[in-house]
Amino acid sequence: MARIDPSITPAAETAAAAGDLQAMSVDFFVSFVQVFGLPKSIGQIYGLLFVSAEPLPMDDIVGRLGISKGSASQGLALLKSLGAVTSRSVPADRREHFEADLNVSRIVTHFFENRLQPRLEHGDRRLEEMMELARAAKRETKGGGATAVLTRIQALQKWQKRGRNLLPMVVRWLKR
Amino acid sequence: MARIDPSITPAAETAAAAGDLQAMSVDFFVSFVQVFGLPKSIGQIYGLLFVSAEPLPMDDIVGRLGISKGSASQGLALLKSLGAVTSRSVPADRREHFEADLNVSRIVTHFFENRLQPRLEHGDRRLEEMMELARAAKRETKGGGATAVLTRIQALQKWQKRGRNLLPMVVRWLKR
DNA sequence: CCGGTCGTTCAAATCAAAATGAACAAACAG
DNA sequence: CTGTTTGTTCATTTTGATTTGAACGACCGG
Repeated sequence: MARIDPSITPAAETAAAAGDLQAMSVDFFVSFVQVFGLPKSIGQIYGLLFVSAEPLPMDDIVGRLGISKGSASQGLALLKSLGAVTSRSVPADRREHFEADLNVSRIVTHFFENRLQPRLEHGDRRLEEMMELARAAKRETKGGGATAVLTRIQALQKWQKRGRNLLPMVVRWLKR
Repeated sequence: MARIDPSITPAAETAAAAGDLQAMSVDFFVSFVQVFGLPKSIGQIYGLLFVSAEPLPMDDIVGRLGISKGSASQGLALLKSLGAVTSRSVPADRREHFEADLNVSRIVTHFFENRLQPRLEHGDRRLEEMMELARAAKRETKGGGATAVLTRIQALQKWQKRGRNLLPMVVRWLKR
């Protein structure tokens, strides 16, 4: 059952076909996670686990991908927190073994809820404040461009609202 | 009509209120564009133009934001290409003057069509290739995990398709 | 034409994010 | 207990992206 020798750094493997598949998967997921601004290592690890027939321990991951123990540890921690990877225990082996969970929506939802939502909310508050200042400016100055700015901010608020409505729809659609 | 002295670097301005509004706008748009992975300067420039009563020439932008001529030039070029900023000519002035266009959908659509779509398409091709290799692997090896991997790739393809269906829907929804 | 302003380009400097790896803690085996 | 293996943390290094600024070309007014 011994896996490929992890000391051989990159991907010098048994069957060329298997190696290619792994490389492609890694590649695919690296570019996938990068869309969401996640570090490359996340994609590498997930890509490797995705095509692996059985769960892998951390040193296999380190060995096969040629990344550091630190990266692997941190990457796996994030992936677990996303629910994208689960650890499974293997009979006569003390080490934690990892397995890819195929739930794309978890990753995407995490992105929405952690990157987008907070920004949208923070944006809301700032828009309110801007509105306030703009109104004050309008009162104080005579004609000026103050009114024009006010109108713009209002338009922005409408967009903001649109965005906030759209997001949950998208999330819901992805979940089923 | 003379604007604020551009030599005074950051934002030491006439009315504190006006200054705050500008700062808030810059801030707002900086964090907005960063969601889409665009450089900060883009957000700064757009934020400034957004609250400016009249179109501004490049040196005003450089002066008020305290950024370099190079950044301003490049940033404005991108913003123009996005259709987020338009240049307008001002009577007795040779310089190009810039004005913010309030079309959020342009920016977002650009992001979708330029960052997401290409990746999705590239992803499609890679998934096809992976599928091919996995099928080959299945034929060659006896039982193995080859079948399991094949199933996973198929599931991924389904997700990929979902994504490709969702995007145009979102874009359409944003456009009106 | 000619001097000067305006704007772009690009190599080099700067900055922020990610990866590394050594030191450390926890879990276990004997 | 004690020595070993496994996994985490975090200061340092690396890497990639953005910003800078100087050099350049285009354009205009006189």
